[in-house]
Amino acid sequence: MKARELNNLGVPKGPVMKIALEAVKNAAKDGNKQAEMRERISAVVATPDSFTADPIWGTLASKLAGVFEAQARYIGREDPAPWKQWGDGLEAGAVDQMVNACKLPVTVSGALMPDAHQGYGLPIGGVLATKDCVIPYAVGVDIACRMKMTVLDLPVETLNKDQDRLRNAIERETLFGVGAGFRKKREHDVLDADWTVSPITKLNRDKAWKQLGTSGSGNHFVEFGVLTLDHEDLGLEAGTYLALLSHSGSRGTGAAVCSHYSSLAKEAHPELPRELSNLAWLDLDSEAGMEYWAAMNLMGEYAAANHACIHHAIKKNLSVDVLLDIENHHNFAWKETHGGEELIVHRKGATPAGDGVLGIIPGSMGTPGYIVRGKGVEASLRSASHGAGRRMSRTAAKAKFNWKEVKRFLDQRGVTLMSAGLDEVPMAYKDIEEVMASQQDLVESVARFDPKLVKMAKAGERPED
DNA sequence: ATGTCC
Repeated sequence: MKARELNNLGVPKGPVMKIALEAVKNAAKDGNKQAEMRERISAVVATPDSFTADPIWGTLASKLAGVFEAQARYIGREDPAPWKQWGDGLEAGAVDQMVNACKLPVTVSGALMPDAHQGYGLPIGGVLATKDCVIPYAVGVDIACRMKMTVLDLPVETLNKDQDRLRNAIERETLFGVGAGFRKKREHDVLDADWTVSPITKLNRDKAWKQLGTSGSGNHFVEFGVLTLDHEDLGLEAGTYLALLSHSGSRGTGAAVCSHYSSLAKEAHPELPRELSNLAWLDLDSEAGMEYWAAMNLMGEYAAANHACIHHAIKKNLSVDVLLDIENHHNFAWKETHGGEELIVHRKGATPAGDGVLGIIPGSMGTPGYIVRGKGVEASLRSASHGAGRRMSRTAAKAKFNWKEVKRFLDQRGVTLMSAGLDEVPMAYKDIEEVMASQQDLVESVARFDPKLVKMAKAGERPED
């Protein structure tokens, strides 16, 4: 019997499901037939209290009784927390998730960015301010997923005249794919940090080391392109520059941190109705909350180190100097003061846009991205989008597009694609210009970046070893 | 976005 079937019989998803599956296994061992089990589970769900002494169903019954009692005691808040959205025609699922997030008793306010789409718990592009607690799924699976751009002291013409040199640097200095790790590990000071702050980071330190400097999969990329400044800024004269841009996060270790603490958060909040369960939080003064906060911050340093390793290795490979470095997280939570109150601000796929704060908003492999300067708008909790946002699901994109038309699109724009999946093609993304236009009150554009040589994970790419 | 377990 599977979780889905148990759920249909009334067993709630979450920590109880594991216990239910265990009970089913024991019942089967004891010779119970499927039909008997189904009947018995329905009975346990209906009146758990009368089964707490049962040798097979007792543990499940007690746990269910506790969960149902907690759910019965739960009273939703009367007025949802205020929130505002940027951009029109946002995905209904994303808006629903934002509405739900503002029903949490711990939410103070929220904002939805113009690249929003549906995620686990909080939508991607969701910003949520809470009081004294952190929501693992409002930070996201890829904790501290971030952008880094390095402007290189290398002629823009290198992109055409010596493309193989650039291609070789990307090929040699980072790895793509789920589970990808270096045989010959990279070195970085982040390895000297305290990895014992959480059992998860302690357990995964070696994997994190192997994956240091790798890029992963999904929408992650490493690319060279042309940075164009219309005006003197960032310490650079107006003109065009060769720049390296990377997008990736905390790899397997960050995902493990998210998964572990999200489970603990769900256990701590069995009262939450189903549509809010992925938004379960940890109090910052609880042991789990303190551990998560420390682990999240370590993942912040680790993700920054990943980008640092990639950029350092590529720069060294090319033997060039760096003119400028810009970077920012977009999946993270910060302690910030808003309206005179210290809040925990979660930005899940949203760029920090405090007054004068620099950030990077990429478009797609074939469309421009922008270096932006935040305007510190409070209504957005000083945030902006983290990209163009998907126009359609990955499945839909794979069914709709083919490489021939993508190649034509990229050729027209002078983009060379080293590798990627069809689900990441530019046509699967919203128009970045429209997205930027809908958030011009949040950020000003400082410079434009046009990708020219792009590497992403191949479809279904697996690690070599 | 990640990588594993009934």
